[in-house]
Amino acid sequence: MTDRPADLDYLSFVDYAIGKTQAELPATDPVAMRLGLTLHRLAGALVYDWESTVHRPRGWSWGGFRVLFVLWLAGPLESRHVARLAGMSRAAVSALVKTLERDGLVTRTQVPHDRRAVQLALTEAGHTAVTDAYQEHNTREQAWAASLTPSEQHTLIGLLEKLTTGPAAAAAQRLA
Amino acid sequence: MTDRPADLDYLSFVDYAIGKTQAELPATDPVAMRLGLTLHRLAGALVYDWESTVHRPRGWSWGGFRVLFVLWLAGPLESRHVARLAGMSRAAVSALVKTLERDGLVTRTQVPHDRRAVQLALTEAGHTAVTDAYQEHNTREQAWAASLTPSEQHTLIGLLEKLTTGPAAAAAQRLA
DNA sequence: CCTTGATCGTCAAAGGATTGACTACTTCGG
DNA sequence: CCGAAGTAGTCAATCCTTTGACGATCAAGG
Repeated sequence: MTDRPADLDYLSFVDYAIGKTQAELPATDPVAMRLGLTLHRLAGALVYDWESTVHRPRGWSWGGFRVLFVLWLAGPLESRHVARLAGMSRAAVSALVKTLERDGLVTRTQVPHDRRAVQLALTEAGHTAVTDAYQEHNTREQAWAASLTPSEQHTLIGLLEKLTTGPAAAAAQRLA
Repeated sequence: MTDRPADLDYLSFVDYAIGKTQAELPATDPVAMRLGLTLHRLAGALVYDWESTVHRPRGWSWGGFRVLFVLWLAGPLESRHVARLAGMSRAAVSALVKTLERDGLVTRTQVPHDRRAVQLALTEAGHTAVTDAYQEHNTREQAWAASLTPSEQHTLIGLLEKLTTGPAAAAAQRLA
């Protein structure tokens, strides 16, 4: 607590914030607070790293990559399924696909038995591009994961999945 | 792998995606891949929960709350320090504060020895509002954390902080 | 002193993403 | 067979945030 607030960096800010909150709002749970702050911060740093080193240089937005990634792995899909799996709105998919189609990475075709639906699929060029991009994306993921031992990595994944499948997550169904 | 892609939900998509990627790109690290996917997904669900249950109902954006939160805990601060601690650009702080000042939650004053700088501080109303909001925000954090035992919570925080302070994080210094 | 370089906050432009409305289509009950 | 209700994708409007540029200001060296 000897730091003046202006001198704090983000990590010491978390400690400082938890201390002050305990003093002012004793009803808060400092462990849950630290969990929320740290998790949010780490995820932001991860996405920023992916976006700035892998995807922006290829002219893709983070959302654009997510669409390509889902189509790459889950094969040709109707637009609404892409939205669900990528965690975005149907309107966002619609807008992103407009660009991806113009760039020759994705095709839009009619589905046989439902004239409302649109089937999205990667083109050959799209497949090649996303394969190459994910290769590099995963290299960055490995660089992050390397801070932990294999055993720690396993433990961390287990805990994150436990949170993801817990009751709080079920109550907050994001864009589903 | 018996599921057809269209039937996948997000969790089974992760399993499916990892299996397919291993087949197509053997050089990928499946553990790092699962870590990245799960961490990103969980953080998105968390922020969505906070924003939709606590902050949007109060008329605040997620960014607006982050500015108030930093000012609440780190006292009066110059604009650039708020940007750094809240993890956003100086321009974003400038824009958000315009609204917060109009709503009577934040004041902008000159700092004595530097006529360029602007000191930001919470008003009485701002202090009350953010205290009340964070109370509820932390209640949501507690609901999430309750999926884990205290020991698991401690372990998870330790692993997240290890990632946050590791070399990969140092290389990707987000917005400053 | 004064000039060069850096820093502060703001603005304009651009891109992303959400919500809500709308049209087209499908489905289901009577 | 028909009408009501629900669903798919798109568009318009709105908001948020980043980048790059700018004028104002500060700091340091000659």
